[in-house]
Amino acid sequence: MPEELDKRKKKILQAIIEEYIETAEPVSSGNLVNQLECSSATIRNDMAELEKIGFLEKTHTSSGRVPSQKGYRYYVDELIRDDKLSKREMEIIRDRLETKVNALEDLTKIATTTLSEITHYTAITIGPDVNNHIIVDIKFVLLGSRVLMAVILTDSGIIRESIIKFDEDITNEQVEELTNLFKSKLVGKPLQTMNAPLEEFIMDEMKMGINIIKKVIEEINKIILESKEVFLDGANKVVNMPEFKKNDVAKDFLNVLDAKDLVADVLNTGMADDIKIYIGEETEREELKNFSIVTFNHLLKGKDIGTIGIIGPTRMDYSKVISVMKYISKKLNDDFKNGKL
Amino acid sequence: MPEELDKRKKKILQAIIEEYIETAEPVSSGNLVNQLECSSATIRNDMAELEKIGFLEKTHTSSGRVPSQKGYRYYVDELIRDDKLSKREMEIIRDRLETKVNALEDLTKIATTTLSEITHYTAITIGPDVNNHIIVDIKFVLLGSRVLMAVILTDSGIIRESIIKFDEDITNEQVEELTNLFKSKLVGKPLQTMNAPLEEFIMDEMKMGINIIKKVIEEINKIILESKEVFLDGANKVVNMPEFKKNDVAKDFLNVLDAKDLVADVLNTGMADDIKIYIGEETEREELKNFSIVTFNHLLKGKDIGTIGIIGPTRMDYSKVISVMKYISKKLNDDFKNGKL
DNA sequence: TTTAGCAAACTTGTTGTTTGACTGCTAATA
DNA sequence: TATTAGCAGTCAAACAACAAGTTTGCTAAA
Repeated sequence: MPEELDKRKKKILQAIIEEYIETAEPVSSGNLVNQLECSSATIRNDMAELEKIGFLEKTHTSSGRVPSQKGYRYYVDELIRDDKLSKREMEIIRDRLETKVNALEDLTKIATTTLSEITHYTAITIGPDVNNHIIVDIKFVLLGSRVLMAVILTDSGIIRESIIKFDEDITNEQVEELTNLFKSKLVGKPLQTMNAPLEEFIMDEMKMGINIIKKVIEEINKIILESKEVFLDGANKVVNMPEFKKNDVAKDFLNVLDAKDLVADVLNTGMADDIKIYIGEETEREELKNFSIVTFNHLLKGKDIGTIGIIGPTRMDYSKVISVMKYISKKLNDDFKNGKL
Repeated sequence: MPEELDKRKKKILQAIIEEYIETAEPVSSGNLVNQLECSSATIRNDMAELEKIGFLEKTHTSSGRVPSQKGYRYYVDELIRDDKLSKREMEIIRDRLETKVNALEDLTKIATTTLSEITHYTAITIGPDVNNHIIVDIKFVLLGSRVLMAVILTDSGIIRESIIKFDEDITNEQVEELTNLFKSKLVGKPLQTMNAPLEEFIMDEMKMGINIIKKVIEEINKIILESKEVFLDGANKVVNMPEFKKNDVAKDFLNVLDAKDLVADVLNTGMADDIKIYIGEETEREELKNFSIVTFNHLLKGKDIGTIGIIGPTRMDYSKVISVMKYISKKLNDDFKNGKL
């Protein structure tokens, strides 16, 4: 149940959070007196109460107030406004999303880069779950006498490749037989079909050894499972944050990013249609307790083509981030519908 | 013509540079007295002379000496030793390069990541020039009614894709005709064949409009030209550098990296078989005057599969960087020959 | 040619002091 | 009862003055 706050307290909390998001400095009662119709003493009294119920904190006895995690949560749930995009910013986004892409996954990357650019936070994306994407074509190419490359095209436009090494030489005939076999068995079916029992891939008139087929299936299955490529943009944005000057905030942050997998893990949890927000300890990962993560899934034709997230300090401009995400998401889908993509 | 230095001066210069590379502190005459068989006064005299000919600099009247760009250049050309790799490090490299890769270009990325990991500098790579790679297969996939994807496989294992948008609907028949046309015209030829005059692609019995073909060729040509994807690893390594504490070195550095294109540009210039070193202003780019760049081309089967570079402070451990690069380069080619890749 | 010795230059770290920005509390006010 | 003015107490940040420690360049001796 949401805490009950009177109108003025709401205003004060909102003002403090927005001020703090902007300046990263503890905000004082005097600072707010212009925006509210009451004296600094009144504000001080309310601030004391907001602190008592855990929405605000102090850095030392005579400092201004700083929002707590609980405070941010209340703000995000109850007070936030999401009309923060300027005409100019929308223009930039539209412009970016219309740049030519080569690979489909580049589209997600461009969205990520744009997100980082507009919000000034670090944006991160993990590759899509391709299990239910339909196989359109499979091709094998011999790179070395014992090195084979498999390429799989899907209807969503996402391509998966795998380099497979053998202990024996592979002949061109075998490559051809492999191509025919996998084409006949898999084209038109979803990628997860690769998980079927080995027997299903064996044909009577086959000359090729069963070990080769087994190996190929194994390797391809690996890439389907672990194809969660992580792409990250704007990591350096931290150095422009005021927190950066104190302590080793920047260092900590960059080290967190180094552990891409950790962040990717949180993004994974967040699989959903809507935007999800994790504030500080809500990520339930010790290393991320000083950061917030906002994620959304990027769907095209109903298929997941990647999860995109923003990671930044808990003092994040949630309002801006949400606005941008919503806009990008909408734009991508509209464009696709209109064939503009 | 290389400056003439007597044996002791060489030793002093080398000692100063290596000490400075390690500590990032100006090095004093007293500091070196253990490594050399003479007194600090003698060293001071030599240091004064080395300063006079521009190999050393001072930060203030009574500070120790710091190498100048010219000093580093002399060091790199004349004094450097390249046996800096420990058994342990070689092991790590071997280990990394043997991890499974899916796409061939991932191999270059892994090399890049490894390079960054071992040297603790930022590593960067740009995609290969694919003009002379042989086309093995071409495939078109319809993603939307007006959105077509082209996929080109090459003999080197490098794949290029392009998303092409049309102003009119594309039918499945047209896709098939396109596939047949391009396959017959291009398979077995190098990618640069796509640059041939339009007429060469027109067949008598063709039903499809010429505009479609024109558009397809245009778009594919674009990706061949501009397929210089930039991949970067270890940008955060700067925060661990002592310089980072002073001024805004880290900020500057990260902002430089933001301009990936700039760095990519330098890498491009460096196309050559051998390792190239650019110290400070030698890059001839104002923004990079405080950095050094070391690059090498990664060839496989004689074909360029990407240029890899290291970017770091002029105070870079050139010796280490060169050792690692040489080792990685050798390892990659050996592995490929042995089919281990 | 090398070295010892020493004054001068300059950085770094410490300490004490001042200044200014807050808050919390009390008492007056609407 | 809710608000406000006024004021003492608290703390951080900025500053100055000072001491200590490096390192150089120079001079004169070895």
